[in-house]
Amino acid sequence: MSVIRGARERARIEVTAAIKEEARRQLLAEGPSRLSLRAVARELGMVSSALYRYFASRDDLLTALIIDAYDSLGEDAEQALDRSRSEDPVQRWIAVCRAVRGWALAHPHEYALIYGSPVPGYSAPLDTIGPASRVGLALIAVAEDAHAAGALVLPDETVTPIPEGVRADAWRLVRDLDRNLPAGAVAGLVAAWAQLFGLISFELFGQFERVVDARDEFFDHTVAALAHQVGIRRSPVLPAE
Amino acid sequence: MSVIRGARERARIEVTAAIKEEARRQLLAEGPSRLSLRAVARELGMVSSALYRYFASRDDLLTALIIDAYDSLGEDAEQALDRSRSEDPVQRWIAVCRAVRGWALAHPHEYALIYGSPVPGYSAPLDTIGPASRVGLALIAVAEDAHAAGALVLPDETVTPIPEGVRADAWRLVRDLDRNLPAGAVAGLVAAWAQLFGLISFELFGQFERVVDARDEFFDHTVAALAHQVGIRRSPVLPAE
DNA sequence: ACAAAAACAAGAGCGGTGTTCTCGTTGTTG
DNA sequence: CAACAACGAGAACACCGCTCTTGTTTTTGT
Repeated sequence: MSVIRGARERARIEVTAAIKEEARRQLLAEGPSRLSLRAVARELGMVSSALYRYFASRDDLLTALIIDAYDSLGEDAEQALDRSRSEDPVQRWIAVCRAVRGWALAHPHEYALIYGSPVPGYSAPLDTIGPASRVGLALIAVAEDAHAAGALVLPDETVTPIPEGVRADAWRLVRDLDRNLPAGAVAGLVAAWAQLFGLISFELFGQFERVVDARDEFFDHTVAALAHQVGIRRSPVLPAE
Repeated sequence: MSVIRGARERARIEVTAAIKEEARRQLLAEGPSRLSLRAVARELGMVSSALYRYFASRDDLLTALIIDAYDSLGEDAEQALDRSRSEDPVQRWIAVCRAVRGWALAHPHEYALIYGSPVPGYSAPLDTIGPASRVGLALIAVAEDAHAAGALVLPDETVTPIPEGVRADAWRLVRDLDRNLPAGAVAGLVAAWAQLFGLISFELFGQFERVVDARDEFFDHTVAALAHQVGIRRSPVLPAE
């Protein structure tokens, strides 16, 4: 399949990687808006025009970094999912959320790149939607496993009934993803997904300054509440109750 | 106090406003990263260096826009708060949240400016923290009024007890803001605040593409659930229960 | 094995940017 | 009315993304 044919192809892969690496370094030092193709090239001992053999434009380079970031974050989330296989559903949920937050705190600029305002034009290229969904899928997997274990309760619709359109979206989503999950739980799951990133973004972007000091505790507590809200329980629940 | 003394001062105010207005126009057309001082000056028939009599740098101009945006958003939220004075607490909560989302959908680029990744250096100038808190304060006001009306229930701590540090933050916050609000409700309130913006950001930044179609219904439903989670109820609740 | 083709790096150059400096001009104020 | 501060214009500096041309080097087809 991916047998490396010659020196040229090998070099191309290495140079491409080196460019992305240096770009990430500059991202860390300066932030997305300050990233400069010329500076990357300079640091690599190239001339700026040579870079265009590897990336068609600055936005293309940014897109590559975005995809890598999504994948890196997604991998961490999936690792947390795997490693917590033996724990109870609530703890798995917390583990995945913690992994996401941990990655965000460790790579703040890359986080800003993917969950901040869209820096390039405006359209997220199609290549990004796959990697972008990995965290969401990990969260869904937790709920799915909880459901299989009988530890997922459906939301009480007597207090806030699920609107028709939302139910339709949930249906479609369950069908498209082919997951064994009650549609009634999906709305809460999607909401929790967005809310998780709201929490992390506020922490990272400074909105919690002078508001929340005990960041770790606050996050864990809120995320546990989120799990409860989604319907995930520590242990099986009798369907009659 | 602010009596306009002469033609010069009058002109300064007008030019400053014109610059911000044109900058906002460009923001709407291009997005934060594409905003150019030179283009603003050009459009205003000035030369770029003249702009520096009004704003010390491009980042300073952006900061001014950020403050204006926070104020505009905050005002909409406060108006929703005022106009819903006669309704029940849950509906007030929803009204404020809807106002925030409505403003965001009407001013997507300004929203990205304030709740996307921090574009200037990294530090939000101190001038922004006041205007930035207006939405949060509006949400707190809803909870406070609900509490006064006996329509606020405290979270059930048997399922997820509030950590010590979080409780301390809540205490401090209630004291600093001088609000008549049980500290036990504050953690949920802050979380709901962040989660609200998570929802809106995901919708605006394209994360709900191919996931949520019924955006209005989804938002209303989720936000109602958020109110319930915070402890806000439609009508007074007996403290014994 | 060798010629044709493709990939590559370099350099110059275009039009754009933020920012600084200088220099007349024009309101403001003692 | 003179001294002063605010102002607008212009030139200049050091960047930027990007394109085009020109040689060189590697790959490929015969």
